[in-house]
Amino acid sequence: MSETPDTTAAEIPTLFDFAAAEPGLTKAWQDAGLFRAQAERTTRLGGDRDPFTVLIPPPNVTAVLHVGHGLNNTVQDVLIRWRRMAGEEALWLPGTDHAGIATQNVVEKIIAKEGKTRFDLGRDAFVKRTEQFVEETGGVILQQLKAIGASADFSRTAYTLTPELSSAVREAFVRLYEKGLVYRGHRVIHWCPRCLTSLSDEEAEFHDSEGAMHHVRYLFADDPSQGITIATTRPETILADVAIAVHPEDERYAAFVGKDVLLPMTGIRLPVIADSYVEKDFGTGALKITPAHDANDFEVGKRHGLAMPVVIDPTGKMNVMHADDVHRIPADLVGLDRFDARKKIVKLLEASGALVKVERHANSVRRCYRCETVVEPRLSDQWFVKMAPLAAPALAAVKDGTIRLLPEKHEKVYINWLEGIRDWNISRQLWWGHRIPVFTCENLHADAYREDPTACRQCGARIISQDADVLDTWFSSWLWPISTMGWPNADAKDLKAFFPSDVLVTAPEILFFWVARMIMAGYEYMGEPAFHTVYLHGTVRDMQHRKMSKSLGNGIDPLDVVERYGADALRWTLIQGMGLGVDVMLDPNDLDKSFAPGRNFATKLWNIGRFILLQVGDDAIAPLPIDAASLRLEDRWILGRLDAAIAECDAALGPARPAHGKWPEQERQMGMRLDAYAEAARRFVWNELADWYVEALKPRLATPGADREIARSVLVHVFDHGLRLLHPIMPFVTEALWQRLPGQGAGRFVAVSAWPTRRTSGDVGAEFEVVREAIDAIRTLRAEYGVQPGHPIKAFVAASEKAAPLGAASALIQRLARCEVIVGAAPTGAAAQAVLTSGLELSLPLEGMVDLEKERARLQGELSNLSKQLDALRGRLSNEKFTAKAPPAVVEAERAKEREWAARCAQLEQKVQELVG
RNA sequence: GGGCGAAUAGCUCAGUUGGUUAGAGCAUCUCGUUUACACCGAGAGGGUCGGGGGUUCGAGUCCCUCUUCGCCCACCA
Repeated sequence: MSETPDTTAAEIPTLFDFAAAEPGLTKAWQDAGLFRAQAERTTRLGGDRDPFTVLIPPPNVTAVLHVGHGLNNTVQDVLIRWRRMAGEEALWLPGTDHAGIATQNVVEKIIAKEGKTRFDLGRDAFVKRTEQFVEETGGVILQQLKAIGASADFSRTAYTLTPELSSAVREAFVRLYEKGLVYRGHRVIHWCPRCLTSLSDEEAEFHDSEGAMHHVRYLFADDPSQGITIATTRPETILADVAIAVHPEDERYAAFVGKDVLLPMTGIRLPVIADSYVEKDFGTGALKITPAHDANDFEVGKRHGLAMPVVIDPTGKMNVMHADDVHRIPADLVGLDRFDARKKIVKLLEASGALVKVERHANSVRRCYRCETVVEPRLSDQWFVKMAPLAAPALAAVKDGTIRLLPEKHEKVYINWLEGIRDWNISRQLWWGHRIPVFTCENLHADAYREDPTACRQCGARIISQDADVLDTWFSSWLWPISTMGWPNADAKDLKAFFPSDVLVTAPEILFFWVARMIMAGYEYMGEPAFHTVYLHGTVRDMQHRKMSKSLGNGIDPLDVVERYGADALRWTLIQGMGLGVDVMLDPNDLDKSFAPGRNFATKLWNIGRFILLQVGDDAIAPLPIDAASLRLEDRWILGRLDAAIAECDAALGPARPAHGKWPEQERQMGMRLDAYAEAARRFVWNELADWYVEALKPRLATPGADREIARSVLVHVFDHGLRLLHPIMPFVTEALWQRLPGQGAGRFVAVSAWPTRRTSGDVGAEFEVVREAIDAIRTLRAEYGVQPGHPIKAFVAASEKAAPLGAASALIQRLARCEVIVGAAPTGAAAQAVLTSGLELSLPLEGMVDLEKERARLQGELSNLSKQLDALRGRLSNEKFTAKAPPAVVEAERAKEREWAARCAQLEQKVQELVG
């Protein structure tokens, strides 16, 4: 990048050497500091640039890049590059998440190979070991992001466990604690017996499973000849039963309420109680109550003041937690795993005759989202956040259009979740994470402290302990939009300049885990929306529509794709295949199918550039605008097409933000159509600029003179702007080409060039469209009749204003269609015809070259088709309701169409007659 | 159990408030190396828009229903 490259053919190969070019471009961008955002330049700090902020969904610090990251980050990069070029102060803030459970699990696995558990190491040593692991392996993914072109501001790289972010987490906790929104709750929570921690509702994911419903008969204490049959899917919890419940209005059982039954196996006496929670119509209508091992039973137990014995220990084995409960577990079951115990208990029940029957039963079982172990409902003390007050503004923001979710369908899911919000269990019995800042003194006063205390705030006594638990990893993630910018320091420059942020790009899977909670945190701590747009993209799947995953072995390594096809190809494929919220299908067994089109497009771009550089040379270029009179047909046309492309790209991408704080109803679903943007830009550069304009220009470029200069100017202008339009998607090849354009060079970057805007002249160069149609029509006829490529033909067209462009472009038509067009001469004799829909009649005498009978049949077919269409059209037009009710513009368009089709039918009929005669 | 979404060409998908003869890429077939590009160019074939019903002058688009698939939520043991 240090010198202006020479533009000799020898030095421009026909393929873009992406492997050689990409690392250099990445380095050049970074060295030039193009992606470093400056708070002072934003309008919020008195500058003249609107800030545009995107926060990366922080990947786990130990993650390696997979294609899902590739998709997520490519979208963010496209947006950020687009707004940067639009002259805004664009900040893409990167970083990683310490990922509590996930990272702890990884390190536990590593030390397990040494035959150790975390308890063997002890808390401090384990945390140190994990820190060391993160230091060695962490952050790799951010380096990998550079390889796919990510234009993030790496000078601001954040990590949820830095001292700064940790203090933000602590401040956030203490504030909620002081407001009474954090509380200690004693209740049944989801417990992972493998990770040995509690989980939030969101972290305990439902999985469908084929279970068994066991019907078990409990006999009455006073009359063992009778009993009540209950149904359960978890027979092992029978040992912790404290009651049988029936519905108060269930006549079948009314007489039994108040009696005692005997628990099978242990013979413990249980009362029969009435509670309206029980559903009469489900199962047997009688329900065993196990308060310590089921969240609903816990509520029933509380209402009835029942005991809450525990029979399953934290590791999922049958063990009591309290000496009083020892008699609850038969000796030969003690210490058994819960699932082994289940089998054994079923046998015991069967042997004793208590097992009435076993039915297959499909149900959903919750599993740990990190290790898929079946979670165990467990009675314990945990810290909770009271969510209703936090949810209210987050709900209102989406309902009133302050924040929009794309695609729209997710708004309903979001609203539904928030309206039924439940309190958030934020304590985890882990060691890796932010330790809960609650301290207890000798006098057992517990309180939350911003700084580690030396004495009790209430009584001055010595502090004896800190809460052993750490916070849910998402308790730091939900602060990401503010903690990364310096909160709680209200004067932090970044916080002032870049918060609220703009667009959040992520997968729908973490809508509740993360997105909804960030919105809540934005309002709770800043009183503002964290962002105005949530873009929820699809999932990358294979051809069987399976999610790509390591375990299935159907993944695609983005870095492998970068190596084989280039980063631009990877990005192109991801973006052009990405409808709003639609999954992206890629074939892991045929990378070519997925990524060759992107590489091919990069090559095409490269060769357009190669041609232009070779033809145009290094001499100075006169900038536009150019006197309209000097422009030729194709010049005016391509400039018009550029304007159209700019308009389409802008419409597909924007608006970048709501104009007045809230999204107006008509704008709520607008923009963010990245696939439409990609297609509009591709079509302009390939199908218009390369296929037509460049072809039209070749002779002009070869002929020195004033017109060559015009051609050079327009050509460089439209290519330059085409590159700009494509740069956000394909940053590397566009940058490599753009820097070589005349007038650019070292120190100039398309990455920070101005996003194209439309010219003001309304001229779209419509005359050239007539030429294109003529060439298309002639080519079609040539192909249809197999006229030899070298065989010259002639066409005649009656002189008219409309035919004038054909005369002006006769050389072009001659070159591209191999056809001499003669304006003004009347066709004579029997001639096969190409008739243009634009109303021009172009006569091509094909006698001697084609089969006239075949031509007659072709015309006959066309005539018959068109007649049918015309009849239908006339039927519509003669319908009074249509003419009365349809908009006048539509009616007028239909009338014009009718005239045109009628004329063409007449022409066709005449030609058919001629050929018959 | 509740809610939401999808079904358009062989494949993956567009199709903006209903309004020309429903589009793109890939794949297929034919032709072509004209001095940027064969990772290219020219041309062609291919869809009763899942089935049925309705509203309307007009439906791929709106409504109902059925079928199939998918996602989210859920305290029926």
